[in-house]
Amino acid sequence: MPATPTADLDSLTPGARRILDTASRLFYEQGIHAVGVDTIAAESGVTKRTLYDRFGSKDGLVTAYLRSRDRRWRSMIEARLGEAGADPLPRILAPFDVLPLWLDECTRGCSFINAFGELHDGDHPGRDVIVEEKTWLLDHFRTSLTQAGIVEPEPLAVQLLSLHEGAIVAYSITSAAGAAEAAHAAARSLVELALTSQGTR
Amino acid sequence: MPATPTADLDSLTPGARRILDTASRLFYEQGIHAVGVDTIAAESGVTKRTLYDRFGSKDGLVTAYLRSRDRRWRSMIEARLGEAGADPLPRILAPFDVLPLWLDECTRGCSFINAFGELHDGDHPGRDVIVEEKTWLLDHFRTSLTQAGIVEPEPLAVQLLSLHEGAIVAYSITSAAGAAEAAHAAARSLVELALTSQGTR
DNA sequence: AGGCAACTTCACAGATCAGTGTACCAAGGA
DNA sequence: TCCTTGGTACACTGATCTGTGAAGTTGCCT
Repeated sequence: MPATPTADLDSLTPGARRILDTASRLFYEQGIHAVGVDTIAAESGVTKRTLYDRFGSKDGLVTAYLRSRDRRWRSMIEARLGEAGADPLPRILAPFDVLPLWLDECTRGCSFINAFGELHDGDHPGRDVIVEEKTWLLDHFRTSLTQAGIVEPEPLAVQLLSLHEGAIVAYSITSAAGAAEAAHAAARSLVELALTSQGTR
Repeated sequence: MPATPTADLDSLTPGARRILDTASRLFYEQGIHAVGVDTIAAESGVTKRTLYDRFGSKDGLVTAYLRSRDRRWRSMIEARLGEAGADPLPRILAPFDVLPLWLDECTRGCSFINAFGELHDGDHPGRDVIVEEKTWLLDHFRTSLTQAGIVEPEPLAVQLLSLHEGAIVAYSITSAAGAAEAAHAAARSLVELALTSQGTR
């Protein structure tokens, strides 16, 4: 039994691994409140007792679900960032490069946005994970824009964040074809516009 | 008793009105699955029997909630469209003019996006309302862009939709200041860019 | 006077919810 | 050999969930 009931994602027992995988799938497909712990345990081939021994509570499992999802997404971005090197523009646009891949498995919307709508409780630990994820992305835009020489990055960073999040929403609800590519192109235009208009001032 | 159990928003009895108002508030604040019909009835000062007599089921009430929200939002846009006249640019940007007002009451995100994440059931009538709302907005951008002389409006329409939806998400999760204004400015830039680059081609 | 619409009261059904207690078992390391 | 870890089996609690049935009340319209 782990010392803390909040599971460490790096050292999951085989049962815990299966529970988290099953829960991730069901939470994403059906919503967090719509899925019961009995269902998760049954579909994981595990008893409810094991679930509670590993994750402490349903809220603990929800938080682990969000943390693992966050980690996977960030590792995708960081891999792209590694390829991008020191060039500022590719660094700024890295999240938009990853977006088509991410959207492939996000046909039911962004797991974070969906969860945020369900977790009304202001002090639910899962909310922090979500806010942190979006804040991290906003920080990434702000930092990389500054590195590119944009002196007032704030409004542009917010615009890029909006484009990024909106593309996921637009794609999942209206099935708009090429939403990721369109968002990528718009992001590039806005950044280039900011660079040139700043240079010619 | 209305002939159809799916309520007509224009002819609600006093009790039904109170039920819908209470349900709208609770659904939005806490999430659809997190609120029970007992709570809604109690807080409306009405019995559960009345709720079921007026709306048929919880799903019926959810659908009425989404339809009334959709109607109010659309009327805001159409009012702005009336002020805009025949000028193409203000017509395109009308949704972004309304956005700051809409965001004032959307501190917990977009009710449609939130509901879409909770309504996993593919044939839930509420899903149609949500898809229709976003599709309507996409259509508005496409149509008004065409009227402005943009020959290939599709990618730009998707970009504007993404900006619009993303601004709501960014504002509600990261509390990004001026998200609506930033999205408005970005939308204007993208449209103007499309108009000039097309003109000089 | 009659009828209908809106609504109340209240008990009840059947399912599902998160979470717990107790006892047991198998494998691996000290 | 003993202890720990990871798990099983299963019954159970108490709350909450959506939804129904039957009978009664109030007030307006004709």
